[in-house]
Amino acid sequence: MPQPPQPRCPPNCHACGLRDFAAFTELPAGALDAINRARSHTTVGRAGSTLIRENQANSQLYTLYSGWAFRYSTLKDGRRQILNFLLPGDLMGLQQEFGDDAAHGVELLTDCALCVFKGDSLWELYREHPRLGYDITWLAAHEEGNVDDNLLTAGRRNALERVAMLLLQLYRRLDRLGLAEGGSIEFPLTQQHIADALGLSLVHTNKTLRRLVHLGLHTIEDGRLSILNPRALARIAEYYDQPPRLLPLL
Amino acid sequence: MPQPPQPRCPPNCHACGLRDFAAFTELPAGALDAINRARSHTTVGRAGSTLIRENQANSQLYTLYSGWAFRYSTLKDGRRQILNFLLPGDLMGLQQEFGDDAAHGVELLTDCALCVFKGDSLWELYREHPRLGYDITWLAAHEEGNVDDNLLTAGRRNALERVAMLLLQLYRRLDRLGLAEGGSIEFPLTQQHIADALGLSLVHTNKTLRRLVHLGLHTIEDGRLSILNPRALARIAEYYDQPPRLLPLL
DNA sequence: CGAAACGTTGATAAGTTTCAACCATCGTGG
DNA sequence: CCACGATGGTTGAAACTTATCAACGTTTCG
Repeated sequence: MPQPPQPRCPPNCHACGLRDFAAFTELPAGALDAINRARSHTTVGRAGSTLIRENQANSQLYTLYSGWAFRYSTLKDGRRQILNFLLPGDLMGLQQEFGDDAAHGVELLTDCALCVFKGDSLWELYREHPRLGYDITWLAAHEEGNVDDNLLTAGRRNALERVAMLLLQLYRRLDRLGLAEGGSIEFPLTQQHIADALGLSLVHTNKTLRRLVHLGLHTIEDGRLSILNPRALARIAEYYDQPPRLLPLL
Repeated sequence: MPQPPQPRCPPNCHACGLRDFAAFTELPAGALDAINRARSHTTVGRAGSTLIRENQANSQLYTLYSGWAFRYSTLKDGRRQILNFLLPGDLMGLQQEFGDDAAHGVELLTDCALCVFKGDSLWELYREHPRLGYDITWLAAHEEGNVDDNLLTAGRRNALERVAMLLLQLYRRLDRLGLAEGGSIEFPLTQQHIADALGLSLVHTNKTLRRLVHLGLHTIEDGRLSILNPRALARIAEYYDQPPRLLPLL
């Protein structure tokens, strides 16, 4: 699957291409400078590579600038659960930063551009710009909300509802970032990823996807997902639109 | 099921009975005063009552002082997923504070004593004591870690593993708070709660519990859970002890 | 050309849910 | 005081959803 080249993160945050999107909040003067100082460097990662290994503590803190990634954890016999997907603007490595117990891994789904923060810059940022601390808590709470949704999905929705949920969820997140075009988005997931995100087997995921295609609700072709009937998908998943909110961006 | 009377939260944080536990971090001077000022009042809630309604925005921020509660969300037809359990020291209402989308509800499992914070005190706290902001982020990230675990459980563990996981998880959390006595803890959950937390049906939950009892791994009697074979439970759940960490307390 | 990755499909097996009872305990009101 | 309803737990049987197994097709790439 050929990846489109990912735009590289500019060396200075003032030139940040992400911040131009309408989806993100404005920052008070000075805060952007502080972020720029807290940043160690920018880098890129290859699709399929492991950015943060499971149970690895003291990793670095990242902002995903472009591309897709996901958080996951696995059991010893190989069963894997994808916890949530990470899209541009998402913070990665926060739990590792807090030295938390049994932390998840992070793997890149596509080639990605990343902002890397200095190892000890987080506390500095809180101290000098409490507003940024507030924003980071917001991001953490928001991500937890995503995981909450995924837990409801894995625990209480059936296979058809789960798949509908995932497709719609991803479409909406991309759309909010301005990355949807005419009802379709880039879609780098394999069916194995979908299965691992939903707690289903690969085979059953395949059959369920085909069922939705057969119902005319979506298609996945050439690495793009097209949502053909958002209303029907929303009804199946019981997942209705929320008013878009501005996201903090670090 | 008779509830033991819950100790009431003292009117001044300096007399906080929770903070005496070895499980919580020390606070820098001044921070405790700030918390005390940010606190609106203390209150109690009855077992079974709804503290935060689903999709309710702008609720208040609470610290659970004593008792058990849980976060949940439901589908329209009544299917309910318990997202995680809340124990003394846990913060409640943080996501609502950020006006987050489709927020969960919070229901009390036992009579509870609560600290209630003033509506707009959170930002104040961040501004005056960035360290507390840091701690709150820590708590949020830590809670997300719990939800991550629960998602792995619901998505990838079978029924026996799920139940073993839950029993052990709750035992360990209580133990860390100093609330375990001789291998047993207070246990106010019904089998319906367990089922809703694990994404299982009530009947299958019952049969799985009986299976574990029959294996001699645990008992639940008179509202107490006794862990009879922690090693075996850990092996089944593939859930091993993490070094205990000090928790921030707000 | 062959291997590897990903998707598709049918048949069978297993795990889980649903349905339908029944029991025990407990609090309450007649 | 006892009858009663409500709540929570237990159990067997049948139905259904999902997993597993096995095979095959397509595309890509070295």
